[in-house]
Amino acid sequence: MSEPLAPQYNPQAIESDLYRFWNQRGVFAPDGPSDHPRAGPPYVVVMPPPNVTAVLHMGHGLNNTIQDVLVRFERMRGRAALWIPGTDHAGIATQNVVERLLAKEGLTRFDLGREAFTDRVWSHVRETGAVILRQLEALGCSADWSRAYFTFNDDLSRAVREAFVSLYEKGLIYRGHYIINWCPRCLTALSNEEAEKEEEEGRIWRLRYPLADGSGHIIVATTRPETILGDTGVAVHPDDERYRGLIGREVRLPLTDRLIPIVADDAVDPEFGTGAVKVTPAHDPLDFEIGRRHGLASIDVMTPEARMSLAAPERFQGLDRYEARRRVVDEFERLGLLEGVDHHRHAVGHCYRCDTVIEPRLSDQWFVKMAPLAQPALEAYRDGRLRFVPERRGDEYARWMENIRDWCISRQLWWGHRIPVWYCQNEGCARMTASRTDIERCPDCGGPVRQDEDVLDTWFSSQLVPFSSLGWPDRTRDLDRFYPGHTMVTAPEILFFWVARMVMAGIEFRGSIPFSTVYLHGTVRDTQHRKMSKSLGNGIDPLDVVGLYGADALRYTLVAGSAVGTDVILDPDDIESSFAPGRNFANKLWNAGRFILSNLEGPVRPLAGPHANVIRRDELGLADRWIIARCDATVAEVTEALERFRLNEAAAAAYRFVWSDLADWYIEQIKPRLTGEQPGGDVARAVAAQTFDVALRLLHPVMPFITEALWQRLPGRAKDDSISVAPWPRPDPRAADTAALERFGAVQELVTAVRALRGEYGVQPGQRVHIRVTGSGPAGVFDDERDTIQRLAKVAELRLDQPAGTQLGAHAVLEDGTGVFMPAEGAFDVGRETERLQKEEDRLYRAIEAQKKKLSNQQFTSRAPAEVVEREREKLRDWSEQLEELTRKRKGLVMA
RNA sequence: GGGCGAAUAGCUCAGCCGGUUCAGAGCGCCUGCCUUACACGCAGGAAGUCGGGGGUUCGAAUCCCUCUUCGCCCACCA
Repeated sequence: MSEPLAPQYNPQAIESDLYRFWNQRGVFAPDGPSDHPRAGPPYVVVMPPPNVTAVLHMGHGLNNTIQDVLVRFERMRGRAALWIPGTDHAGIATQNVVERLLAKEGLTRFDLGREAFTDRVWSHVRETGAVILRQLEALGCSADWSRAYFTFNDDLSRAVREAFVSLYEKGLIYRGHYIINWCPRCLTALSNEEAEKEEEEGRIWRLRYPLADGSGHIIVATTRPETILGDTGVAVHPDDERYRGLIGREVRLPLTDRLIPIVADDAVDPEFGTGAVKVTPAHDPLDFEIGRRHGLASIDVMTPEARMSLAAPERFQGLDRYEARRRVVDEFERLGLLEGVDHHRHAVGHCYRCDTVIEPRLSDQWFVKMAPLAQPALEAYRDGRLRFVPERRGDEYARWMENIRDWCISRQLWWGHRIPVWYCQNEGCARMTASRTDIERCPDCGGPVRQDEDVLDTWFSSQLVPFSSLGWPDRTRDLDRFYPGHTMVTAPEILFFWVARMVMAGIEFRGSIPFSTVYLHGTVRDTQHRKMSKSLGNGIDPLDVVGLYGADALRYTLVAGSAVGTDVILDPDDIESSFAPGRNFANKLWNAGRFILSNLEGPVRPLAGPHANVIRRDELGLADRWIIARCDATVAEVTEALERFRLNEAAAAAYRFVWSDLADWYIEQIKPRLTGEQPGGDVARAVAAQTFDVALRLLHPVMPFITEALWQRLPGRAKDDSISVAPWPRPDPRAADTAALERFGAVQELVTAVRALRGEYGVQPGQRVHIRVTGSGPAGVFDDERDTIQRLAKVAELRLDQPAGTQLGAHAVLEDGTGVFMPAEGAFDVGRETERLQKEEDRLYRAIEAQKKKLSNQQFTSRAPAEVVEREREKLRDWSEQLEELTRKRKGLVMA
């Protein structure tokens, strides 16, 4: 031990130095430090790349803590643990952030132009990216920084091109003219997953469309009246008797002068609405299909911003879609064509980045044909190669795969991987070429080419990360060695965005699934169970917590609070009590360490091994055998919990061992041995050192800094030793010692019973009492351990196997029926205690009487609010119980 | 509309392939202690008809049904 340790754990003083030490020592590399190589099989975790939009929030704190726990655990178990960190360029999200920054300067991206804009984004992401990496370090993440990836780096961009062109060549990527989800604010297409459906209270209008020949009308129902301006037909079910005679006839579309046909189509549900559907092929996916089947024209009546376009009648042009909706309904009403309007709950799509209502829009986009990719990904789940924790999440995965739809991958953005397709400008040729490298000339006619303006969905690049981060498409050593990986730890929100697509991409490009287990952790929420978010202002910055209580306190709290499949609830208004468990425990560990270390100066005899002065088994006392057995049970518990991804259980088991067993009992038991008051000091030192060492290793994955700091100070450590690469403790079957557990357990029970008696009868804290016990414990343990019992319970004289006597005193009964008697004499004054209790009883009795009177008063019970009356009744009940308790206690003062 | 999950101490949650950690932990609360590792501590304590109702069983917080309330996922019924 170098310098004395402060009584209060100060994480700031050690964390950054230790992190630097680990990094320089090379413990994060899969093979470990060169002088401490690991030879075990690989264990690979790919970090879900945080978006470079902004700094990390508590959700990232949770996500990365869990990964780090698992990686550190497997690393200590000797595996070539590799945690690959990275960041995501986050196309649409990042572009939005930078556009908002520009807006503050009164600029739009169009003012800058594409190149200047992307330069601007680059400088932004370089800043946030650097901050993110520092944050991950502050959390203690043991990632291999030499392999850090960024989804928009040159290497990963090359992987994106390879993936795109490869799929294109297989016919799995195609360009098509379809209805897609369009965000009128972000001005881009979105995938189905990016259009978040939300149930909303809306309205459905029933509108009359007059028949062209004036012989009547047909009533259609719509939730989006503004799209009427783009109607090119009306559809009914072919078997619908009501409309049979109308099929093939025409209606005159109100507000326009168009004649549009009534067609019959199976897709129409006769039960819904009026059974007649207005068909707007340019603005609804179902209508698009119907229109195509019947050769109806598509009229796009909206601009990209969701204003009415030049294709709409002049008086509507330029109107916002909702304004247009009102105007259309107004006009129908004026014309007497509004049949009615009803409330209607329905799901409306919202942009997942800006929450704007999605507009289905007809446009040319790029798509991935998903069914062939989904099939083997579904297979992998069904045959058990891919499993989920918690298990039920697998059903969601399977359902999604079963109902997979083609993936729209083109985005009308500037920030992202440009689609690697070139169009020949030569009219006679017009060839479209997908290429892994930039091309200047059309490969067919040699004419000039123009690259597609669009970029790819950001998830197209992130789905490749499990192998692109290892060098793919090159066949690298890393790729051979570290693909496939093992555990994917992520939030359930991105199960479909990312996890499912990684599985498909892994199978498609590497022939195997990228990981075997998907661990989906919960969401960090506030006490009202709202997701922590910047916009709600209910977030807690993980770095604030690290600054206040240290990374270990943060990590412990997050791990302890996240049972499998549950959310983590934290109170942003009370950070201190939210993180108190972690902070308090770190401090406890620190002080237990301080105490043990201060007693380990000088040589410590080894507990095991081929040493001459090894401690013999028969030198161990009961407490020693007990703590060794408890330690061993804890090793088994923590190991099994981590293997089963029950991180909270692992943390709780280690916590119990350190606090309840080691600190509260063992350390208290050995104090006089350490001072030499009692024999067995060297054994106590050895056992304390050994069990504390094990406890530190068990806790290291969760609390890496403090455990390292303490572990390095244990005797026999070389300067460069690190707990990060110390072997994980193994349960030792020889340590099982049920006799010791039972016997020491009895000692604990007796000590606790005496302490309770002391407390209950007001014995002065320093006063030593006499105790008589009717038995002597399992195999006479009370006699064997009388020193321990007397000291921990402050007993002056312990008499065993004592029959009932004739003294005044207090008694208690142990679980097995053993009686414990504390004579009043010299401990407490029966008279005074009786008096005190009697007084208290009287006081309570009077209060109860008064309360009864109050409650029997009609004036009160009838006039006061019900909850007030209930509260008063509650009080009465409480007091009555207290009174009983006092009486019991007073009567406990007996002649034993 | 379909699927899934949750309701346990004031708060946040464990326990839930039925009966020896079965009613638990942490925070909060009450009482007493600065006992030479720790007041971010020590010792003791109060506190829950395990959401309501029904059923299966010798026995249910734990299994089944139902109701209520929350939450999540999915959905082209205009």
